[in-house]
Amino acid sequence: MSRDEEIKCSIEINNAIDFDFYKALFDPSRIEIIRYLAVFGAKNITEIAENLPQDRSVISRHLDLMHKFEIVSKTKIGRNIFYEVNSQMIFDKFKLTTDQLEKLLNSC
Amino acid sequence: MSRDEEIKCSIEINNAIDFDFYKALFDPSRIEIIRYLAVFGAKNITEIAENLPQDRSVISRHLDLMHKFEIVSKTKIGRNIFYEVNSQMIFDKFKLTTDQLEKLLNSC
DNA sequence: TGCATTAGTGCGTACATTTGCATTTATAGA
DNA sequence: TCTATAAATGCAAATGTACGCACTAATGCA
Repeated sequence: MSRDEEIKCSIEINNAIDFDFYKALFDPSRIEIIRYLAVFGAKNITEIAENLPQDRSVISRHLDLMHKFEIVSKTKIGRNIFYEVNSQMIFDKFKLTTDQLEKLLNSC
Repeated sequence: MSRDEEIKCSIEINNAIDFDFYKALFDPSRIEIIRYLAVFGAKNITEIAENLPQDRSVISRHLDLMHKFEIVSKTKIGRNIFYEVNSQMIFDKFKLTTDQLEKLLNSC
């Protein structure tokens, strides 16, 4: 493998894996929130916090981070903000990564 | 969704995502090691450490953890232990997760 | 308008993980 | 067997992140 090819592969590996997204996803507390929302549907922060061990403020910050990565979506109804898991987006991300890894297996 | 279905979905989400594996994979230092090995092939700890910022002992521990999850494989030649990325295994894991997520999208 | 309810932020503490130094262990090769 | 080299481990410091309390901000509803 030439120096150019090495650099190319290195960049492609980085592109294939959206590191920040997956790092945000694979956190114990955040996965618990995702699991709760996946099972029970759209919920506001207060209700989520009542059913998980963390403080409301902590849940708020986790949701904020996940919203930045579009892992969850927000919908405001009345004075509540309902958070919902963006399941399709998570699946699409895994699908994309899988497809790109498959290409890398052949080219790098 | 009934209580039974809720529990079922919750368990299935846990099964679909091999959390410990992905948590081991998505660490900044470990990803750098993986990227190095993916580009340059099988290398021993000393050579990896010469090309990355961390101390040899730190690289050793990261490799040990990744080896537990079969992210890397070990081959002893002479007095060297060559570590290599198990690319196929990583791809297979993503493929499996993607397939399981697709099923979950329909059933949960 | 004013108040009650919900969400978000500032900040210090706690905790888990990474890190590197020093040392030990293992062993291939002279 | 002895020695030099490579890898692994004990341990304490540094780092990053999560955490909860207290407080502020925002705003829907009476």
